[in-house]
Amino acid sequence: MSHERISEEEFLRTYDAGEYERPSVTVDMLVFTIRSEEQENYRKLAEPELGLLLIRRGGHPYLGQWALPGGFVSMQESLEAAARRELHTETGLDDIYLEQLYTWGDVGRDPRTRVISCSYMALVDSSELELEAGDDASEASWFRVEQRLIEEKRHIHEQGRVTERRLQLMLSNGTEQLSAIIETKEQVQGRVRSNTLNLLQAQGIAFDHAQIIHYALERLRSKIEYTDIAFNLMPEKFTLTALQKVYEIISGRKLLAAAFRRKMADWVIETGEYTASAGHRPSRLYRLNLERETL
Amino acid sequence: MSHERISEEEFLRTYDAGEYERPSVTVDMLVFTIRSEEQENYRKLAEPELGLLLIRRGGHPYLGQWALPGGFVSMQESLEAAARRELHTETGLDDIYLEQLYTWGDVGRDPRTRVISCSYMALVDSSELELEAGDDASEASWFRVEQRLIEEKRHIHEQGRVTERRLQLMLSNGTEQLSAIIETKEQVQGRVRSNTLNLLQAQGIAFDHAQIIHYALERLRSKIEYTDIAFNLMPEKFTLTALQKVYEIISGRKLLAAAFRRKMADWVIETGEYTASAGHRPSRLYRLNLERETL
DNA sequence: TTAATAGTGTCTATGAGACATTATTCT
DNA sequence: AGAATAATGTCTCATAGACACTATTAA
Repeated sequence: MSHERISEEEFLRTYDAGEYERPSVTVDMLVFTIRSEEQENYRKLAEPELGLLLIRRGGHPYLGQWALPGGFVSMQESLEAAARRELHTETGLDDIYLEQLYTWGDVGRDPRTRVISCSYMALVDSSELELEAGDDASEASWFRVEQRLIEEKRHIHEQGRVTERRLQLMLSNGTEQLSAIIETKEQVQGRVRSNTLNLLQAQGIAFDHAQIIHYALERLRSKIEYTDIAFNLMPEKFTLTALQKVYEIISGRKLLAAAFRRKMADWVIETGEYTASAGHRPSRLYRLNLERETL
Repeated sequence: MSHERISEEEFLRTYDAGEYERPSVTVDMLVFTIRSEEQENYRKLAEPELGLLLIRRGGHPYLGQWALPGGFVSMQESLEAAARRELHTETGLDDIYLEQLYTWGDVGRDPRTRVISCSYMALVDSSELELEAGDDASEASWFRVEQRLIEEKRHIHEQGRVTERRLQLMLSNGTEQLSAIIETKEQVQGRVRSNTLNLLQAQGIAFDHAQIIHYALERLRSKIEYTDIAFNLMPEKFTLTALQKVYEIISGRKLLAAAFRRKMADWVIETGEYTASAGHRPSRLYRLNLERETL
C-alpha cells in the first residue's frame, strides 16, 4: 500500500468500499415495564409483575412464534436512532430510558443470512400504554417474565473452576405460555475467566431471543442494585411500597420494609399527597429526588 | 407477504438476502495491562501503571496517528472469534480475558464508509509480553493511560438535572504524547435519564477511539469494585501490595492497606513463597482462591 | 372490630475508614 | 543504624438485617 503518497482528502474522494460481503445489522428491543395484576380482595394491594413486549412473527422463519421487536439498521441512521425508531413504531413512545445491552454476532443465529444484532433495553413506566398495531401482519403483546434456577453444578479442579447453571425462562401473556432452557457457564482456567451463555431449548421463542432476554434480565438485576435505574419503571408519583415491590420482582428476593425505606430516604422526596386508599392506612406519594448527591 | 403459504424449509431455500446496502462491521480491541516503571532507589517498589496497546496507522485516513487494533469481521466468524483473532495477530496471546464492551454505530464515525464497530476489552497479565510486528506497515506500542477531570458542571431545574463533565485523556509511550478532551453528559428529564459521550478534540488519536478508550476505562473502574476482574491483570503469584496498586491505579484513589487486606482475605490464598526482597521486609506471595464463595 | 397496609424504633452484626504499632530486610 | 515496605490491632462510624411495635383506613 502506498497511501503515504496521496493526501487524506484525495484518498477519501477515491475510496471504494469494495465488494466484500457484509453481514446485515439489526437492532433488537427489550421493552420492560411493570404491570399490575388486580386483586380479588379489596384490601389487598395489586401485585405488580415484570412485563416484556414481544411480537408474533408473521413470516418465516419461526412463523407464529414470538420474537423481540426489532429491525434493520439503515445506512443513514445510528444504532441508537434505529433503536428509538423501532421503539416508536412499536409503542408510540419517544422519551424513554434506553440502554445498549450487547451485540449478538454468532454465525448461525439467523437461518436466513448472517445477521449481527445489537440489543437495547428500554424501560417504560407502568402508566397506561397502548400497543400500536404493527405494520405488517404482526401482533404485539406483553408477557409476564419469570426465571427459575433448575440446576447448579460447581466443579473446582487444580487449574480452575467451573460453575454451570441451568435456568428456565418463562413467559406468559394469559393465552400463551412460552419457555426456554438456558445454560450459563462461568469458568476460571488458570488466570483466565470466561462466561458463556447457551440456549438449550426454546418453545415458542424465535431465534436466540430467549438468550437475549436472559442476558437483559441479568443486566437489570445487577444494575438495580447500584443505580437508580428502577425509577424509569415508576410513574411520576409512587408509594415506597410500590417501589419496593419493583425491587423485589427484579432482584428476585423479599426485602425488609424498614431497611428499604432507610436506603431510599435520600433518593426520594415526599410530594405531600397520599393514595386514595382502600381498606387500610393511606400511603404517602413520593417522587425522585433530583438533588440527591450520589448514586 | 404470503409467507404462510410455503414451508420454512422452502422459504429458507429460496431466501434472497437482497441488495440492500449494508454497513461494514469491525471489532476494536482494548488491550490493557499493568506495566512496571523501574525505580532509581533500590529500596523503592516499582510503580505500576496502566498500559493500553495502540497501533500506528500506516494508511489513510488518520495516517500516522494511533488507533485501537482491530479489523473487519468476516462472514464466517462470530464477533468474539474476530476479536480473538485480532488479539492473536497483535499480541500472539490466545487464552486471555475478553469482554464485549459496547458497539459504536454513529453514521459519520469513519470517514471512508459506514462502519459499525464492536469493541472488546482484553486484560493481560503483567508478565513479559512481546508485541508482534503488525502485518502491514503498522507499528504497535504500549501507552500509559491517564485521565483527569477538567471541569464539572451541575444544573438542577424543575423538570430534571444535567451533569456535564470534561475530562482529558492522556496517553504516552515515552516518545509520543497523545491527548483528547471528552465531554460526558448525564441527564434526567422528567423520569427519563440518559447519558451521552462526546469527543471534543483529539490529538494523535484516530477516529472516535479516544471516546472508546474513555468508555473502557469507566467500565474497568466500575467493574473492579464489584468483580474479581483485576486478577486478570495479575501474574499467577503476586503480593497484596502489588494487587492493591492495581486497584489504586484503576479506581484512581489511594486505599488503606489494612482495609484492603481485610477485603481481599477471602479472595486469595498464601502460596508459602516470599518475594526475593530488596532493602525491606519480604512480602508473601498469594494466588487467587478458587474456592471463594461469592464475588 | 378487623384485615390489611403504612411507617418507625432499636438492637445487633458486619464492614470500612483511620491511624497507630510492630516486624523484617538490605545496604 | 536507617530507609523502606509488610503486616496486624483496634477504635469508630455507617449501614443492613431482624424484628417488634404503633398508626390508619374502609368495610
